[in-house]
Amino acid sequence: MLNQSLMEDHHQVGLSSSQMGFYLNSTNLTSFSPPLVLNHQQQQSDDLKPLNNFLPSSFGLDHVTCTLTQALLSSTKPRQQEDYLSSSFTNNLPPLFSPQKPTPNYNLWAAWGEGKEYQLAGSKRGCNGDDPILGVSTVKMKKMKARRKVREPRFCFKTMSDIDVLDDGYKWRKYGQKVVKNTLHPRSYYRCTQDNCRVKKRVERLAEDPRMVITTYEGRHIHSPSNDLDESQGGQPQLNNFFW
DNA sequence: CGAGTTTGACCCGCGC
DNA sequence: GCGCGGGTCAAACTCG
Repeated sequence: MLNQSLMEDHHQVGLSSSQMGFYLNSTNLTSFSPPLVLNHQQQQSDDLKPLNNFLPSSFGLDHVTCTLTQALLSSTKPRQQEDYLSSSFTNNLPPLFSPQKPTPNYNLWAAWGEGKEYQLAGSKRGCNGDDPILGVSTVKMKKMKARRKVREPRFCFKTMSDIDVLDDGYKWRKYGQKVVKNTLHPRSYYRCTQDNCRVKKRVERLAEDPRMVITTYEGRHIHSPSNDLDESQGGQPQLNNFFW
């Protein structure tokens, strides 16, 4: 079920594959330079070519129409907005949601963040012993800094749903919640519970339209989904090759 | 009792 | 250099 008003605001997209998310990979995610603003009038122009860098030919780019998702971008800082290219599409079945459970209305949006590597600035404090001011151990400090070294590629969905946490087949553990400025709804932070899997996701509701849930995935799973979706689905073993 | 959630404190990046 | 805001940690808490 699509929200008609939203579909009028944005340009509908027809895709040839229902497995959009699974086709993307981190290498391709870094192959374009945002910002890139597209609309239906530009779909035949050169502006659309960068999409070919990371969308498989099976998508049938002739039918792809892109638009900048203003609502999504307005929820991030200006600098972060440049990291996003968003693509709107509708389809029979969103790729990351289980058909076994009540799924949200299929009004789905996707955005790809550019993968960037951030080098750490030099330490502001001494390297020996505990922090003299805060009493935080050096080990802890190093640990906290190390986690910020690399920003994984991000993959962002916007869905219309009453449910905050959508079932994507993986098991998540909540590790934080934060009230974001100028929004009524808090942002929740989740981490994949699988050992050695560093994938994270952020879930928040759109300030302009609380019916919309923005789910941002960061990183790539190094394992297959943890629930029994694969077994029950049958016929889709190839999905295990795409650990989004 | 173990797994998951909540929540306040803390750190870092960034803009001014 | 300073302050703000986002992201993460970890102790306390809850739940099955």
